[in-house]
Amino acid sequence: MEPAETRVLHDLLMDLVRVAGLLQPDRPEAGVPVSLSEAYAIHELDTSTAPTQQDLAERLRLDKSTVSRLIAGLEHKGLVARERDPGNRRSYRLRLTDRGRAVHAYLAEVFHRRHAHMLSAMTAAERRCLATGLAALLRALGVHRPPADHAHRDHTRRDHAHRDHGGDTAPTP
Amino acid sequence: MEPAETRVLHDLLMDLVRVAGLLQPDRPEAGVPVSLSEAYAIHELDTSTAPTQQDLAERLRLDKSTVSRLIAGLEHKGLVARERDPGNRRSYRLRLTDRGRAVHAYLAEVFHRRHAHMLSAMTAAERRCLATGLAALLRALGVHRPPADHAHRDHTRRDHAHRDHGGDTAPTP
DNA sequence: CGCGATAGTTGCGTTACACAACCGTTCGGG
DNA sequence: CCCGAACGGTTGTGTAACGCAACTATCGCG
Repeated sequence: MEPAETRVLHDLLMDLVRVAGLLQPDRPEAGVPVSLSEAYAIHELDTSTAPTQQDLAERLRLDKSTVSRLIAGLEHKGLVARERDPGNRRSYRLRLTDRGRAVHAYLAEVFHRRHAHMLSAMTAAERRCLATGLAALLRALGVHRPPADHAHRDHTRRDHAHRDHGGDTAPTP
Repeated sequence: MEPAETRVLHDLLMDLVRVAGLLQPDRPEAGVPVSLSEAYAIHELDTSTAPTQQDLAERLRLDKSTVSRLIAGLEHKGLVARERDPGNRRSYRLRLTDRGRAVHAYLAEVFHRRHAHMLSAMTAAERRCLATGLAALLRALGVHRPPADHAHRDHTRRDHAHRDHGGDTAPTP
């Protein structure tokens, strides 16, 4: 891999990270009482079957304490139901309530509309390219989620938190 | 544009935003006394000529107060020099000090290394695709010079978020 | 049974912001 | 020429979203 190429990707990714916020609805959605990170939790809950908080923490790459508070909030708002796992009374099985699912559907629509508007400014070929490239990128990042198809899921393969940490020898600049 | 396609992109972008953090070094770089947002400011400063804080705020999409504190910190650390614009004593002209540039170079290397590691898990075709797709995406997001006035400044065509590649539409995935 | 690993909770600190109120500068009329 | 609006920056204050560490309850193994 020539350095020039990674250079280009590097700069693109820098930009991308910086503007990632533009892909999201700016503020907590008007009228919908969830914050952005809550929205991600909801999305995750609606695409997996009764995960524990620990599971969720891994998927969202958050600390368990953060997830604890997050879920507590969502439960308080009546969007998530927590029930103790009968086979393991330490953990909860999490699932969305009907209201939670409704909120997710609404949020998905909002996101979708925003993305659609943006994607319409790209050519079909560019979109195909982006899809391919992003899929590869996510795969390279070790982000594997079951395909976008929302019918049935296997809950097989999902562990491995993967905290990288490269060896940084700090030269004093 | 068929709905199935936007659907796929939508999910990919959702994932992407969620994992955008993985593209960044987790923590303040060991040994380098700058936080992540400071790093972005430095990057911006090194790719533009003596912007004001207001300029910087627009490019980073931050509030001027945030930038004020950010720059104050960087000045305190000796990475940025602020000098009053002689033609307009309200504003500052910002530039990196030598140390600031050194830090930027070091950070660029760290980012680059991290990205390179990840990119090596992709095929060449995928990388080309990603580059094309991301460039198109950024363009579609309107990541260019902010709608601000280019009226009275030189603005010597710095590239940054604009490396367009002309009309290169889609290498095949 | 006791010990170590797990799941979750809570206290506490930090980062990264935004918003609003403020001060000095500049500029365009009357 | 002066005055007020607009601009650039600063500071006070508040908040969301985290992580880490310490703690409790539970589980499972030898």
